[in-house]
Amino acid sequence: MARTLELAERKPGERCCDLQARPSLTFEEAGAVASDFEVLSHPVRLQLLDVLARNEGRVCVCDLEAAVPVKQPTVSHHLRLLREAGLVESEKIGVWAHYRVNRERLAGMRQRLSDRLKDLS
Amino acid sequence: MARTLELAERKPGERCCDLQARPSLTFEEAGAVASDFEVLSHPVRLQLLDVLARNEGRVCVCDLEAAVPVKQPTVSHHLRLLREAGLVESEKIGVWAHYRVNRERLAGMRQRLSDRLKDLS
DNA sequence: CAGTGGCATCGATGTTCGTCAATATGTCGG
DNA sequence: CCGACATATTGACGAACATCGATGCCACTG
Repeated sequence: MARTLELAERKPGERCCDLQARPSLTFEEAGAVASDFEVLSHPVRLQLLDVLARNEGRVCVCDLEAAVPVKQPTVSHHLRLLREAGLVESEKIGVWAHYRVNRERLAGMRQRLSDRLKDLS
Repeated sequence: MARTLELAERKPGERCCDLQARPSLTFEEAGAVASDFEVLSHPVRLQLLDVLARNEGRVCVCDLEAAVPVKQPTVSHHLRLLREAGLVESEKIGVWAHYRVNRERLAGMRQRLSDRLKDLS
């Protein structure tokens, strides 16, 4: 470290290793943002959200299963992740489970992510 | 399938399994969007982008290393992913590598992701 | 109340990801 | 050209993730 400071002093135009650049995001804050992105970072989950978004209110799992290239347990798995992220909700009606997007939550996430990306660009 | 159609006929208000809900995104298109989200879904990468965004033009790797809680090879690894995604660029100056964000690319990605999320909500 | 069908959960498996020590590469000063 | 340093790359390893068959659970039907 003392050595690298010497180097910096020798080249005053450069500012290597004397910048003390600190992120404005803590690792924990960054982790929270990252997990927002994470839930959206799988093709099947995006397709599920897509189908739910264009079919207001009531889509059962068998319809969702037909819309994506994975089997039913995998669909259930991804729906659980979306549910835990608050992006979708489900209601049991008789034999069926009807899923719908939570547009409010989704809009909130969009706002948050857009703000974050704006900070970066 | 024939069976489930019978069920649907018995309960005409319900529309289970006769919806033929097709996603507007193919799996491949969804994969492309997903990989945009993916590169942003790690706390270290977000912290690196953060530091780069607030230090116009010239941040060397040792500064970046100081800003995140992982070792140098891991920093290099994440920088490579960011580079491959087009979000940052690097220039070798003497011993040092100076990194900077590509604000144009970043803005493009922001636009794309925001549009996608708008479609969903 | 036995059978069926829709959905969730479990358990096993293969794959991808994150991390770091070790090492390679290239640059500079002496 | 030798030693020190900044960064990249490699290789190994554990952790996390995606997938699916098997199974469980519940609602409904006959």
